[in-house]
Amino acid sequence: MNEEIELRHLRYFLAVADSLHFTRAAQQLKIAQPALSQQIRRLEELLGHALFLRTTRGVQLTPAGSLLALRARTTLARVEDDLAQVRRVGRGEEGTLSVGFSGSVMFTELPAAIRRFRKRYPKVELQLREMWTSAQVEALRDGALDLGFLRDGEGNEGLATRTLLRERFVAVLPERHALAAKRTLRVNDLDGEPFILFSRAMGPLAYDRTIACCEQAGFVPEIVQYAPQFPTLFRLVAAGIGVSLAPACMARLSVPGAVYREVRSTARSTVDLAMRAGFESPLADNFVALLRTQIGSEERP
Amino acid sequence: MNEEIELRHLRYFLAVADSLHFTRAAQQLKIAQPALSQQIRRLEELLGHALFLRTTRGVQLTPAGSLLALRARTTLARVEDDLAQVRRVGRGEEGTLSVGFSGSVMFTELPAAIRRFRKRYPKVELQLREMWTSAQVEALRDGALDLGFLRDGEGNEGLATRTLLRERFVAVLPERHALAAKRTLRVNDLDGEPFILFSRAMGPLAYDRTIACCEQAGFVPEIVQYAPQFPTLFRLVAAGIGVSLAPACMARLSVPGAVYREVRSTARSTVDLAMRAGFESPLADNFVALLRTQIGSEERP
DNA sequence: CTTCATTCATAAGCCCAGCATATCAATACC
DNA sequence: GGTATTGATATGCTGGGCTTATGAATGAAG
Repeated sequence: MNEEIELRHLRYFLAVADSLHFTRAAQQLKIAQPALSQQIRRLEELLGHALFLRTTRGVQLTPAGSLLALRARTTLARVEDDLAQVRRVGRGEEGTLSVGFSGSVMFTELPAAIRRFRKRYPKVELQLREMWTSAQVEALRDGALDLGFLRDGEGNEGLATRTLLRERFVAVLPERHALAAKRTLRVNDLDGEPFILFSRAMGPLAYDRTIACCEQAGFVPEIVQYAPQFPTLFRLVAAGIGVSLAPACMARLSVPGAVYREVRSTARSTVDLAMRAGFESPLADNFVALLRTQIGSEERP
Repeated sequence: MNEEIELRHLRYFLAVADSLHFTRAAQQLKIAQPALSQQIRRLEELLGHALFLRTTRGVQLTPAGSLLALRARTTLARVEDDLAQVRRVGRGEEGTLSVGFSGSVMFTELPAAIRRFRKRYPKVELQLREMWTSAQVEALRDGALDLGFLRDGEGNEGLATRTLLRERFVAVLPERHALAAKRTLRVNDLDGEPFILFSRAMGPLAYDRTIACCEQAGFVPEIVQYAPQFPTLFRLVAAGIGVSLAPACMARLSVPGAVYREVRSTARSTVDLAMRAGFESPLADNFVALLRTQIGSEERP
């Protein structure tokens, strides 16, 4: 004999407590009256106390029954609320989404996409964390991040990536530099110039692609300085320490003393959306689905 | 197919969520593993979302599952607490007890009994309400009172009464009254004196017994004034408006200008405990049981 | 008072939800 | 590649919960 209380007992009890009438309560519950009496009796045995005072003409609640009616009502309501919330989380309409991004991605359409996501899913808490690409890869792998917007993040083992944007490179020059006079450069114009780049450890593929851009043009850049972020890097360029190559979107960041010039090259930098492979989060799925309609068509070949 | 969630589902779910292991959870629940898998699957179908991510090597919670684990834990704990509280109310250890009393009863041992009851059942809220006997009878009948301490409340239809105290009468006299010189009176000493009494509507039996006390002594008292309560009545006596008879306990109330004198009479006034007949309240039962040990032996013949 | 209606309890049997047993499939580990 | 582990699937059984039928008690009506 199962001694545990079940929600069924509470539902049945409340039906009787509401109507104070076994027969009507049974009809409402769509069961036969004896079945209802049986379950109420079981509940009373389980509690060790009577919940109703039966007269052959109707029933009424005992003090214990009155209290249980109060409590049972809130319990059932709470359970329903809980299930509804679990379903919302299941649908990805509620919860917490950890999103990492490389700093440069904030100069693309991502901020607008985030705004739309927040509007569509107001109950989702977005935790935005700026991280280097390689740090995001690690965080995605151990589950600290749900989603990452990586600068050149393709081809990482264990991550499912999708390329969102494909950008040209621009040359970053001191405004007094001789090459700044030209509107458009060839990459090999930069041959022999001192280069400032971010560290390879922050994003190997981004680094390699920048180098490859130069190598395509027939030279290997001489790197004289490393910088942790593009804004810092651009300030160093403005100070005349060297030149650089950066994804085109970064041209939106105006730094006094630094200018951007288009370069003719087939080399491209990408922004890639990454999530843990085989690890489905409805929240992340919803974010990705929204991005697909917003940014998907904005790839620049 | 029953589509309703039951506490069993939550219990099973939590077992798996705790151990993240179906087989071990099943052992802990003392059921077979397939039965557990079946119930979890049912719960997931009911929610429309997965709660666990199954790998052939262990399981882990989805975001929805994590949330449900939180909620289910509090739900089960709450239900247990609720049942415990209902049991306490069932045992009469908790709840609200409405106790009515005639004013004169507060001059007996009742206050001491109330103090003991409060100490023994600290979670019981005692609502004490001073009411005339007849008002108590009405309130008891319609359930507004759980228990009543009635002055001469025997023999009321629909109420179960038990006599707690049986008291002599005392004469109440102005201190300058000639009879005040005697230590003890005969009732018929009061023959011809103007009487002050409470209204018969407040307590018919108390009234009748007072009158009967006089009639036993061979006269019918001439009532010149009615008073709603004993303290008021005694003040009127002190003012020289008349004399009165009162239950002996009221002698504890000292009113300047009024004195009490024993009377030789077999007439008695009673304090009766009353509750609705056939209406068992564990709270009231506990109160009565406590009184039985405290006051039961204090009857004055 | 008798009769009828109402209402909850009891009795008896049925049926399916939940369970157990047996087995399979997939993966980690040596 | 073999073995162990773990959850899923298949199949049949069993008891708890249900239904139907009936009883008992009480109030209402005439």
